[in-house]
Amino acid sequence: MRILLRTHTCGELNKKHAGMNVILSGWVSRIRDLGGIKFIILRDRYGETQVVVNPDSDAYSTAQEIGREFVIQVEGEVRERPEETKTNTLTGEIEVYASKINILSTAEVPPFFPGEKVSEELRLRYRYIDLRSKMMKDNIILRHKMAQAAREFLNKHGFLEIETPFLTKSTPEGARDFLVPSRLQKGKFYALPQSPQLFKQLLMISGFDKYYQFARCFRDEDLRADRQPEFTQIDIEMSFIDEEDILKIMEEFIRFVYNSVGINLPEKFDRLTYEEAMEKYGSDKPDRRFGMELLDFTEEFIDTEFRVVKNILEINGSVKGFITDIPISRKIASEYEEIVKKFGLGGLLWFKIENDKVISPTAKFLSNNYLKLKEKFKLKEGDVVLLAAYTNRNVLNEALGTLRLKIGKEHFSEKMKSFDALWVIDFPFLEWNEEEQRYVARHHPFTLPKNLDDSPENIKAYAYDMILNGNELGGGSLRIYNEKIQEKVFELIGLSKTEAREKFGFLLDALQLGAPPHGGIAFGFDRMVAIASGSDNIRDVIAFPKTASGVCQLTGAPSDVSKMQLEELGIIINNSNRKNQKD
RNA sequence: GGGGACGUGGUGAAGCCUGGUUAUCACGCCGGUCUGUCACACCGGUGGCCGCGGGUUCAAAUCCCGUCGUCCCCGCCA
Repeated sequence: MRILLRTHTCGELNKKHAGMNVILSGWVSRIRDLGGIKFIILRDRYGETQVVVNPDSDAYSTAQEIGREFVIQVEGEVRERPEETKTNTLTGEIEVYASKINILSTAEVPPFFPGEKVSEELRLRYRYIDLRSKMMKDNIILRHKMAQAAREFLNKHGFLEIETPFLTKSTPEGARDFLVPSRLQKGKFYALPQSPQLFKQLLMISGFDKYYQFARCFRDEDLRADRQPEFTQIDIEMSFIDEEDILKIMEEFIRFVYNSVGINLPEKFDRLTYEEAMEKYGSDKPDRRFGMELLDFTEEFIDTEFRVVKNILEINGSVKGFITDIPISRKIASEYEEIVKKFGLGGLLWFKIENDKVISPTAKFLSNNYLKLKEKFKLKEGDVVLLAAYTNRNVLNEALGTLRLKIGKEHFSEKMKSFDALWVIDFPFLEWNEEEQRYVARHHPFTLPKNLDDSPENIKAYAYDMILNGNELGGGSLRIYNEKIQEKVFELIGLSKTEAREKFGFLLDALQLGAPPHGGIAFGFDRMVAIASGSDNIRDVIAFPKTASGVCQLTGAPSDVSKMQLEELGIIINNSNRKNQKD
């Protein structure tokens, strides 16, 4: 006969079930032993239910043996709690009077209990315990809901979910590849995909004009709080569309996905060009939630006699800054100054309005200029202006943008609770790589340029990023669908014909065999969920993440492999390079 | 590759600057009392070669060097 392990879950019973005989199964979250009567808090994925064990119950002797995190089965009657002992939790109006308890599985005393405040290292080593906590459980469920909403939207709009290979070809450009040695072709390697970029383009050329995939991507680069060596992208591509089509539907898509978990994003996402974003926020992923736009003060300083500023303006430099109302002092300002100095700026100027007067350590040199600013921007009591001068405008923007963001995080955490979504468009097509002394594709080399015949530094791309709360949620582009243009782009980034053939020959062939105009986007799904969950660490929305050094604390990967495995692959390890040598 | 922070019973922290007692506190765990708790309460108890290696010193958790691990940041991540 089939053994019934549960009739209900620990999250669903309420006073409507009173009088019913039920079976619950789950983990023992807490035991409160009052000497006679015992209370056991039983937990499963759905919630927690209080079990009452009376001394006269048949369950009592078993209950004596139970420890926390045991897996037990409880049979008993649902009763409404005495009025004064009701709580306002989900199942707080009832309890289950145990008539029988069955220990399904015992448990050692765990290194920590679910939800206990312990180091992340320990949580990762015993991830299955950590995942029992409410916070982690909620995050995993949130992730599921968002994934389902994404699929629902895309399916409804005619997208096909298609898988692409994990074992694929190493490509130049972009991140370092994870390599997988081939046994059948000794000495050769597959690469794990950094993204399914080329495959999704090939799918367009195959005629699947709307595609998506929850694609695992692999990049062998150093990690951060928001970066894992393997991560999930919602990868999307469409044919016969222009930039406007994509922005429009993807905006709708993101709104739908966030809406499914109760977060309402604006009806229309603003669009900033890359240049505007850099000028106003000093970042290509601006967080606009706390204002403080960068302003151009050059004009107000054009006549200054203050040496450092004057020198910079004489060689076509700029003065920029922003207005805020934070507390400021020499000490704070010098801390801020350190930030901009890292970008190469000479220093940071500041003044504040106090008793309608301009107060600043540099007032005796610059009070006229400060007064002009006070006039022009109608500065009021308590306003603080931080500003700097520098020759290179881009660097000036970035430095002030970094400072702006730091101040925002320090002083405007309330405002940081809202949501702001926008597009950044018109990215530069190329980027100068100092190290390699060549231009590299800023997005990737398959991006369609807008004005290819312009001088390299002026070429713009049909490329767009979606920004949510200062995070790059996703980015994409229209793609080149013409072999001639593709070849020209390879040339621009210094990829020789032979090299291009060798690395991307299959794409160049495909582009000659009927390629439709197409483009797409990819969203960083882990980041999407992290933002929705309110966490600033994507590890908290990944069931089994790796540490900052790429180690899986749970399994111990990466690990040594046997001599035989290496021999089969034709691989010899150079032991002098090894870390952590044990043998 | 570089910079910073941290590493003390099962867990979280204090002690370290200014070297010297039996390494402190809370939680957990074990035992006891307790029949309406909900972080049960109260009483008693258990448990640490202070990450590892080396050095300085009469003496090192404490100072110095190295190393390993974790976290954060820069570089890197089309």
